[in-house]
Amino acid sequence: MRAALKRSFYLRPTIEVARELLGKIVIHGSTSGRIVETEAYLGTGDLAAHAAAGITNRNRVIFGPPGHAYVYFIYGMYECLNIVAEPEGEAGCVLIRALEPVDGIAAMRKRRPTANRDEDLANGPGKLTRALGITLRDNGCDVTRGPVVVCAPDKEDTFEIGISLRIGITKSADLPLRFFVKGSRFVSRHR
DNA sequence: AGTTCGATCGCCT
DNA sequence: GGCGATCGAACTG
Repeated sequence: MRAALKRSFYLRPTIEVARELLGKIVIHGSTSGRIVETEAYLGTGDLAAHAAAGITNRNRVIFGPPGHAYVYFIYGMYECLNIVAEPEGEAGCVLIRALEPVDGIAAMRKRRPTANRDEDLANGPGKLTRALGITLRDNGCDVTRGPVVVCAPDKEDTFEIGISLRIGITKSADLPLRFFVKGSRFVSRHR
């Protein structure tokens, strides 16, 4: 059994958490994957962030204590997973954009029959929630406890971090807040 | 390989 | 009523 990252890991500036989450493991049930791509979404001033307009019923988890999952529904059919950073009362979260499958690859294939190659199972925010079976029911979940858990890898590895603009947004689109494991074939876009 | 477009629905104005 | 932190299929060249 892997040990979950402590809450203090998330009690930091969002950008720092976004970078540090690379290489960590997301677990849900029998499936897990290594985080290879993240995006930081800040509070006030970041017009692309759901938190930009203040607290609403949908986004209130972002303003809560760090180390919780913010899961939202988008485009009528996809769920996206974020991990909340910053102290309680302040907004900031990290969108998990791509995973390198680790455990339960057979189960992931079953949930994502359109993926032909392993690198297509979880190389996008909507794909990885589907692959791991993460849904709106996991919104607000404490990722230091579960059912969605984030852990350190069994074996620390080193890699270079790539930085780029965030993907798929129109507002505040000029900020370099996307981080990825350089050279990984499991990222959603190769630059 | 790159671009366009339809699916599908909760959220917020 | 319009739009979106997407995906995959159908186009084009």
